[in-house]
Amino acid sequence: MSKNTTIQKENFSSWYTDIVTKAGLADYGPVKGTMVIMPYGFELWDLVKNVLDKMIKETGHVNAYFPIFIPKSYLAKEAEHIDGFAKECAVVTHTRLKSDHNGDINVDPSSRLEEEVIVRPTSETIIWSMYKKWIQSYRDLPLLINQWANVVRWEMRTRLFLRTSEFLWQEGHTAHATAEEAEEETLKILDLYKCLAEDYLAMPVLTGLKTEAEKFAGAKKTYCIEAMMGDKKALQAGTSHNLGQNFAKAFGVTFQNDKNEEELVFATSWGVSTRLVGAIIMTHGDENGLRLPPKIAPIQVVVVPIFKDEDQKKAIKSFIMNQIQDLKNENIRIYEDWSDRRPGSKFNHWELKGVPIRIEIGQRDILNEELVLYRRDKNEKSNIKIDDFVNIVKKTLRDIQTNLFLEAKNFQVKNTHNVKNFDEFKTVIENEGGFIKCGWDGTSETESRIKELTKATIRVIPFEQDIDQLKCIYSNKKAKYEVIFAKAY
RNA sequence: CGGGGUGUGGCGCAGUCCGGUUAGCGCACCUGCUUUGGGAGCAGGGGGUCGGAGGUUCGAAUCCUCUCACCCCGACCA
Repeated sequence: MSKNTTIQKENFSSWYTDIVTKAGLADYGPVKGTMVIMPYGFELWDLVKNVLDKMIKETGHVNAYFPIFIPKSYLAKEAEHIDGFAKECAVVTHTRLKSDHNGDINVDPSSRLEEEVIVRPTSETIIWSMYKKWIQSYRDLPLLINQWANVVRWEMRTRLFLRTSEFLWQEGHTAHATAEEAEEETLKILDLYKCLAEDYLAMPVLTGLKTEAEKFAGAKKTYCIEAMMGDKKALQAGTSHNLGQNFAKAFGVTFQNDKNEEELVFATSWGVSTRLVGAIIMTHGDENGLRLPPKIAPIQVVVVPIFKDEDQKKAIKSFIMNQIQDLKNENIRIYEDWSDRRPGSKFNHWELKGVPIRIEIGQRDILNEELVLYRRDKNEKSNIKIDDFVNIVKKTLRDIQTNLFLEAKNFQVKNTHNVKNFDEFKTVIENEGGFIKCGWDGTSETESRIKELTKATIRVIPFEQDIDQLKCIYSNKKAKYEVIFAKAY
């Protein structure tokens, strides 16, 4: 247990904030709702980013960069889109400051912009305004572009990584000649996201469709990956949208097909954000702090030498030197902590930071030709022979990766409930939390009524559907879908 | 925007009701010595004008007025 850190079981959200700041992932910025991503947190994001960037490129996409400033009028071109984002836009109205006689700095009224500019909350509009220029013929399609960028959504209530006024993400925007192709793209990306979440972040996700109420503003369909956090609440961890021809219509993006006919382009967009860092923390963290999956841990192995004087320090160095080099040659991210703090303090420090493996070496171990290996996922120590060091470390890193996933998966399964009726639904949501899998009649009335009564929302309509005998949990009518309800972040 | 709360060294707090020595404590920080296999001990040391403005008073962190900021709960959301 880290000193002065909130107990996870007692207050999950306060535990979360404690861990984020104490582990050196992020800090609050001076403007409400902003955050500074600190070096350790940024390295973590960078590793996630690199994995996904590679996947995106391997599937034929290329990166580009579009401006952060968008003409206000662009946002209004797609009706649903503006409805969804109008309430949270930062707007640039002036371009100059000036200081008065008292030395106060004020906006210079004479610098008012004729056409105000908004700071992008997402880039569909500016990108489609450009696509109009770039797309003429079916030979220009598909157009598969991704960008890594910051976006701004002026949120009322913010939390580090999970919801901040400005955040980092990737947003893909593709243009296709046919509806089928766009749908295929949307699902392909969803699959990448699932792979990223499960194989790298060790975070099991449910995949499927969002309801009309939950889908992206301006999309025809929104698919998502949805995960369960340590407090059993749901977190939307990534979305992939089939935009149909909505944006092509709004921006007049047409192409000539091979029969010389003019057609509207089909679009997709998709994104994951720094929210994933929050997801990692809340999926795996325990009372001692973070537990990072090895594949994306900034430090995979930390070496803590235990010495009384300079001679012992030297002895440890020469004892372990070659092995450390071997691990570095294998591209394992290793850090040696030679600072003069006491060992116990270092143990706690690196546990808080979630480093998957810690190696302890003292005189005792040198004599026995051994090392102590501690694995963060199970909080267990074992003695290993120095000769086996490299192999065991590599194997243990793989084990930890697998084990973290399985632990999270078991947790998700164990906390996914079936309920017989709406009374039981309410009881479970209120007392136990977690996911509820049940029938829904498909009406937005039922959906919003359940939300009012329980605060639970439909997180996802899973791909696998079994509705033969299924009744709607609320209306008791024949179910149209089997869905997952939960309280969400 | 509605309800609740908090502003005192870097962080966490006490002191405020009932005004009165030099504003105190824990953590962190610095120096030295002893320590080092689960958050070390001792000694010494640096750092705050009490969110801001105005007022009452011989005297204000404390009382009064105004103001600002932030946090929590609700409506909105990746």
